[in-house]
Amino acid sequence: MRIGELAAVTGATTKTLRFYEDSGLLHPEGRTTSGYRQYGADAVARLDFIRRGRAAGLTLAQIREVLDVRDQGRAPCRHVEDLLATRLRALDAQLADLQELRATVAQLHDAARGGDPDTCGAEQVCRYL
Amino acid sequence: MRIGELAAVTGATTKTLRFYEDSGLLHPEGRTTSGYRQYGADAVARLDFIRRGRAAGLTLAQIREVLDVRDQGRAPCRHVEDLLATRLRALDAQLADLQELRATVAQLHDAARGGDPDTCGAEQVCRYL
DNA sequence: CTGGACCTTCCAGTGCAGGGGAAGGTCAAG
DNA sequence: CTTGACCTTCCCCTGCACTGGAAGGTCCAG
Repeated sequence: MRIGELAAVTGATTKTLRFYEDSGLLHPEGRTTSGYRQYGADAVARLDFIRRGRAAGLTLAQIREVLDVRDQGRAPCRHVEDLLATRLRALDAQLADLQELRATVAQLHDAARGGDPDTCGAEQVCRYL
Repeated sequence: MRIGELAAVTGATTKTLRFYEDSGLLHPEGRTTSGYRQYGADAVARLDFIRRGRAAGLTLAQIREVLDVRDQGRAPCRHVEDLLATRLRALDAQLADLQELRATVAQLHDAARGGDPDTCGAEQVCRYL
């Protein structure tokens, strides 16, 4: 399979596939005599895995770690479990931050809704923020 | 006031202040004969406003819009109110996305926790993701 | 007059995940 | 033989908010 076909099958662009290669996530099986990249069927599964990882909010670096474990012949289950646990903690922290921010912004918005532009001095740009 | 003093008073760096100037958020009152930037006391209030806006998650571009309205001599209250409403909607959307993602990741993690590495074939890299 | 703290401009890089486009090689159909 | 689709490498650009550093000018105390 050449890069264009792999891109069509997986829904990625050829740009992305070359970028993944540069990032150490995807390795062509080889090259044709003319230098074209050649991929096997396993590349499709690999890209599917990358897509699932991205959908779970993992970074390419994290996904790469898992792929490296697999490429060393070991099952990455434990590694994936740890990764998901870490991701879960990060998500909870992010949610807490965002909820706090939402409360702050909601409060500001409530105050601004009942506000009167005429009472607004320029000395602090806007007193509703 | 020179840039270093303004930085010390507001807690910003001189780098940031010059960056804000390039971004159209902060304008020195003038320059000394030797080219040093000169700021008035209003610059402190302006930077406080920028800090509050940043704390509410507004982008510098959004903050700049408000400052531009103020610089045209109009009270930016209405604009700020709209901005906060927009920001609130964005936060709600972001929270919903993040909560959905958290549920997905939690599900994956639960499945991975009870998993057995030996039953994990290499054909999809890892079946727990 | 010298040293050090301060200031200036300009250029470049950070992290993340790619995208744009140029210049050129390859391959199959017509 | 030519056209057009495909491929190659190369380097730069995106958005966001800065940060780092080099090379040089200014100002004040000792």
